[in-house]
Amino acid sequence: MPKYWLFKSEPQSYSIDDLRRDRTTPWSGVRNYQARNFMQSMSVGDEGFFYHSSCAVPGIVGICRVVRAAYPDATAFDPRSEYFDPKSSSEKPRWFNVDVAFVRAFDDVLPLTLLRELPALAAMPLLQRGQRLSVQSVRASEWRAILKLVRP
DNA sequence: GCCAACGTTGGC
DNA sequence: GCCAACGTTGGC
Repeated sequence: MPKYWLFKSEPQSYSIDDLRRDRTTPWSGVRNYQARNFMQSMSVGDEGFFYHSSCAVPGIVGICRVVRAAYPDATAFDPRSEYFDPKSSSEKPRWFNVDVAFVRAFDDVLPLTLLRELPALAAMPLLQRGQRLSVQSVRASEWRAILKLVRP
């Protein structure tokens, strides 16, 4: 059974169009233990929503797929990276990332305001007050409910 | 730009 | 191990 996820990104930093261009990308730079743990529990073939945050219309903009299971996040080892973490070493890595591939971009963003209106999504962490986790899990029922909103 | 909510840090 | 201070997130 594939699992479902949600990946947040600020489009000014990395957007769904960037992923379409790159085809795949390491989901690196995550420095939160819960988000890391989610990535470590992902399997190749899992799918995720791509969410744009901190922008004019925050919302779900497309779908990506996990194409490589979690492995040590190289940006943590690089002193020149903004994600450098001196406490992470290649001998004992602290941070991990998966690789994701572009699947599709929706014609229109599914705005957060719309998602809030759907009772089927009421339990989503994304919609909870103060929630800021950048990688979240999505229930199969929520996945289906959201896909119903998308033009085929 | 504001600010509530949250996670992390570090002194004790 | 507690908890205040701090920095960050992210919608509005």
